[in-house]
Amino acid sequence: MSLRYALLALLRVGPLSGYDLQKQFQVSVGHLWHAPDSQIYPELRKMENDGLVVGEDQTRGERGTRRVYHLTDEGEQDYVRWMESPLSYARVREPANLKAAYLEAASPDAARAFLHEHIRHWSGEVEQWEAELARIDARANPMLMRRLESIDQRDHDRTVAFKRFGYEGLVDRARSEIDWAERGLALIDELYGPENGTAGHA
Amino acid sequence: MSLRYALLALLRVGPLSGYDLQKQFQVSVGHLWHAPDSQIYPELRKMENDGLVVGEDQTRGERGTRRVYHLTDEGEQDYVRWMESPLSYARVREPANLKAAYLEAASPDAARAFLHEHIRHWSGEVEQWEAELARIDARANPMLMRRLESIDQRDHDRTVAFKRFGYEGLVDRARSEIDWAERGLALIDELYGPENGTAGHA
DNA sequence: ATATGCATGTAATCCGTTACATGATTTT
DNA sequence: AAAATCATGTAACGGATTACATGCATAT
Repeated sequence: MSLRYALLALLRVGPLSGYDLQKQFQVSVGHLWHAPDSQIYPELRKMENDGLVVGEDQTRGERGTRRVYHLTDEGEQDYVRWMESPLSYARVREPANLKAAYLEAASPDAARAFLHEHIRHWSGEVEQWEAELARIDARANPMLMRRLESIDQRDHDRTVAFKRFGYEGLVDRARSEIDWAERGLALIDELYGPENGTAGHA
Repeated sequence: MSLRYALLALLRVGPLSGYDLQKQFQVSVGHLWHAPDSQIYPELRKMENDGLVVGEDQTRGERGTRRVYHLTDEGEQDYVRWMESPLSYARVREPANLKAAYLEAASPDAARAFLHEHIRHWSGEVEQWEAELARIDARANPMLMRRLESIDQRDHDRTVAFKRFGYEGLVDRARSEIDWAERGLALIDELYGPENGTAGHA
């Protein structure tokens, strides 16, 4: 339901082909809202039907074609309307916490493996997002730079600051997941005694 | 995909009718994994087809019936298998962070309203979860008490500790969302100047 | 010539949401 | 007699996942 607004956020920077959009998506806004290309192409067609974008067919070489999408006024308005209106929050559905709440049903080894994997998973996410924060600070994000070129100098700070802010929230969340899992490992040691020597963990 | 394991977690305590299960679900494991009753009844039927539970039809009054579900050995095994095996993590899809990252497209008022609402939302969740933590500590959670009756005394501490642990993670996450949103409000004041007097916020 | 990357999708399935639908039983 | 709550679903739709499918263009 947010996919369309993630795509509009990119197209507000300038026209992009489906392919380029999809590629840029993966390395930018896809960090905030994941979508595979098999979902992006059909969504662009739907957005065209809804008048939010127009697709322009271009030739490529002899017989190749590609479709470049342009934001329409209606698309811009729809985007701003989304930005101005309240978010609807999804109900909680957290498999990791569900599992954690009944961890007495797992062996101590499996419980430890689960928490180590949780830490590994969220550490990987932190790495991704901090790399993105570094690119923002270094002005090394191509879509952000194109966006900055197209807007008033005085709005640069805000654009950069909010982008930072969005990613910082994800980093905070991931760190909180890691802290929690580490407390869980300590809890397991308390409840079952410390991990015994030979059997290494994942 | 976790719904079935949330239901199995409850049925491990003892047999329950679809209705009772659904009611217990909302006030216990539904805090970790939400599902409406319209999803629970069909899922129970599917689980019966898969041999994880058996349904026993009981009469109620003259013509009324209700269906009581019992966990099977296969159901117990399937549950433990899930608990022992690694979780598959969903890709990130965070509408609030997506919106935050492009907040320069909203008016300062809308941006503030968004963050106030974010705080309100997560504060409500914290309240729910802390109430549940209080019920766990006070041994006032009926499903938990029934579970404790059915297991060995020595496992009580673990069962209670892990349940606490699961909910603590949710509280941590919610607090991190609130902190983040508060930093966002400060950021908006910095970028646009402090909120001006008369116009109250949501 | 071959591999990499450009380019665009379809199909099947599953999970979840929302609204709708129905009727019995117990409590006031 | 009416209201609350017990009791169990169906139907339509939408979004996401996974696997599959196809072919052109360009650089090596």
